[in-house]
Amino acid sequence: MTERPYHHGNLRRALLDAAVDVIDEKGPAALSLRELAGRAGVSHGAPAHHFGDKAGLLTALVAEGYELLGDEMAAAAARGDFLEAGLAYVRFATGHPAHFQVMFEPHLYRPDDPAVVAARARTDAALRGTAATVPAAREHEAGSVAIAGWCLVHGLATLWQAGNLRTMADDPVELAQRVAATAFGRAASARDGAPAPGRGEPATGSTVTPRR
Amino acid sequence: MTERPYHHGNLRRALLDAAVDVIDEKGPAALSLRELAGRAGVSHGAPAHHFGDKAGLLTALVAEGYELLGDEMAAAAARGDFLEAGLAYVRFATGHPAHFQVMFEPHLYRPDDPAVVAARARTDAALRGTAATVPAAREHEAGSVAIAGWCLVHGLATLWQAGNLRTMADDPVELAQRVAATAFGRAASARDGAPAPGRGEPATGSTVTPRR
DNA sequence: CGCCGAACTTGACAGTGACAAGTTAGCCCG
DNA sequence: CGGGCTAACTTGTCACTGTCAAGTTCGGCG
Repeated sequence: MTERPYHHGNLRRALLDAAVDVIDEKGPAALSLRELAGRAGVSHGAPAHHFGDKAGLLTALVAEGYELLGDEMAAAAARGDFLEAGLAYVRFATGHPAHFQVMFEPHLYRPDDPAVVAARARTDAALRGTAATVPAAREHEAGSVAIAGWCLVHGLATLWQAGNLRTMADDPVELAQRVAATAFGRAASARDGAPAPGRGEPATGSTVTPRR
Repeated sequence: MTERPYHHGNLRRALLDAAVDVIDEKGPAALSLRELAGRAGVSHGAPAHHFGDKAGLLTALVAEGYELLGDEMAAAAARGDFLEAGLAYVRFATGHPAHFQVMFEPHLYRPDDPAVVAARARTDAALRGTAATVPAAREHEAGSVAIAGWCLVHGLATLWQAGNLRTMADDPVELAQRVAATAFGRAASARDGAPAPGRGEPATGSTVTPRR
């Protein structure tokens, strides 16, 4: 029975949080500004005041996502480990699936938004910084190592979210460690305890078949 | 001009083609059944007869996508080269961006559809088949090599489509060669006197055209 | 010729994004 | 204390969308 005041107080944040919930449940395509307004307890026109339009709301969400990712990547870069940065990437993707999903669908928001561009540049710098530390960067150019690592963890995170890797492992971060060890060899396995899984895996059925 | 008959004749195909065009232009979120009907010159209710609902249309599109991908992967598998299969994957993703994009957004369609499941299983078999040919499969488990390669090319294709790699190269397939060489090292090149990966000429080359 | 069913049309309804105009209330300045 | 300025939110409306139900056309088979 709490009387809701005319001014919500923190509607902007409430709408972003509600958007994350809805996207987690039903994907970005099913997002509705009116439903967000309803969840926040305000009228259907309220979101427009804070974000302009739907793309504006998603743009804010993406900027927030790049800032969160930049934080985790920067922390990993401070530890100076390229593998650790890649695992942080996977950890972000699985921990913030709604942000991650929208971030890589440029049609849904405005990629040229200043806040988005700035946050993305910061994340990019963290990635490139750690890439230079990997031994293989001597043979190949460091930029190529950064791209390769990015592709690997991004592909893993994306496939995991799409449900194509659920049969391969319980934890995506653990899977990322195995995959990184396979691709980059010992260069990436900083402290891998059990690298050779032997013949335990059945590998008979289809790896991509969703369970029913 | 030409009087359109009451029966379109090939409406199902026309709608799928129109869907590909719209998704290429504006992304899957902006897809409208009514617009597709308009492009095909039929009434707004016609699509429902062939696909049931929007998810049904996208399900058909995804099944078609997995069949196309399966064809290219199988051809690469016949050539027996793991690298070639990965390049075929990238070539498909960039050559059929609409199919590829929808295929990995399960919220948009019905992943349990029998046609989708069957086509996906076929693609998966081709991937696993070629993975066993790579020398590194001796050290690591063959399945792990397949997953690592899949993540790498999938991440590259996804990032390319999102526009995050456009500054790195002109051609995504060429970039894929460089990245594969960096990640898998000499292991990725075919065992026989294959030239240094990343500098060799693109093996097939001509089917990269994204335009129809 | 009759008619049956597939292919398509027509009409309706609820939900959605966007816009315009009105209303409330926090807050600063006098 | 109080007048008013402005951000925050409401209300109403319009075009568009997906989906359903019912009607219409037409090819082909008996």
